[in-house]
Amino acid sequence: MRQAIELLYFAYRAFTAEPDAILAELGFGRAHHRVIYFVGRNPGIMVSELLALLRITKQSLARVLSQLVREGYVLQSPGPRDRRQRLLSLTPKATALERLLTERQSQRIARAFARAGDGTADGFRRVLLGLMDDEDRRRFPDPDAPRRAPR
Amino acid sequence: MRQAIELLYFAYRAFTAEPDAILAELGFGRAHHRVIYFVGRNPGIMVSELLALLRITKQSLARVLSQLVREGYVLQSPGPRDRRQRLLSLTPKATALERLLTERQSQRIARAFARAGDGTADGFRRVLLGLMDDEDRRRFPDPDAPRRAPR
DNA sequence: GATTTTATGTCAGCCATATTGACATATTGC
DNA sequence: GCAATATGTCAATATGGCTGACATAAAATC
Repeated sequence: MRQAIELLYFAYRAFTAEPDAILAELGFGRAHHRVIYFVGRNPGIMVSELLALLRITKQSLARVLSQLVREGYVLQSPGPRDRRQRLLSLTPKATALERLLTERQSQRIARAFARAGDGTADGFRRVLLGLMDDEDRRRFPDPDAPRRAPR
Repeated sequence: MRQAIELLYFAYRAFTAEPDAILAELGFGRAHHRVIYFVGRNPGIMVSELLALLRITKQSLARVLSQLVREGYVLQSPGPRDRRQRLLSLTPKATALERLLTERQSQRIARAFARAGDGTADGFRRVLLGLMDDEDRRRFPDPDAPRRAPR
């Protein structure tokens, strides 16, 4: 059990190190990464939804988000039905950055799967899913969901 | 692959949330947790070894460590052979705190294993091991190490 | 024995990211 | 018209990183 605790610590540190280094050269930090990532995954997301996803305050988000908007990474457009909303999306520049960062992290994960051996990816995914809060787990498809019976 | 990235993010956030809350009541943060944890796991560790393990600067460690010493959580004793060293160990108070924090995290991991199902723990461990830096991986026993042949 | 290297500590300042609390503005919905 | 909602902003504070510079004691080496 203690081993699992340490594994998580060292793995997560390695997992974030490379993006952090790339971001630092652009004057960004990990908080910017999260915004770019989640806006990229959820284009047109509302500010309030992003806040709920990240679980930070709007004041914390503001600094990061306004910098991203100012520097041409994130676009804000009024909601079509509710004009109070500022729906967020990435510019091409940000999309490219998001791809780069995700690609690096994906490569690390792919190497980890390869090193860990066949059939380990499922256990990895299922345990991480079990680890997170119930509320967050709902965002993921149930790995035990009954599928259309294959003929 | 993107799913794995998000799983790591949400799982790690949940994994650290409960200790953070307990520590906050004592006026400590996550950095204190790391020191207490690793000193507890490695009693008699040198300051320089702890720095290498945490990969932070001595100035960063100093604030946290001196607070822990001041408040009676960590003991410093001169090295028996090299008196320049300050070998670190936990007081009973800190040992109790470390146990509490580790217990809560262990419980969360145990629940995750139970929810994930039999046979998932091995994949979880092996992938995390593959994810971390080579240097850190050396701290862990090789899961493929040949064992004494069972008769 | 003198000098250099090592282990550790400390002061000062800076940066990133989080917090709480208060208040402002525009828009929507009753 | 008015309350609620979505968002923004100002100010202060805490945490935990960083760099650079300097200090001290002990060990190791010439």
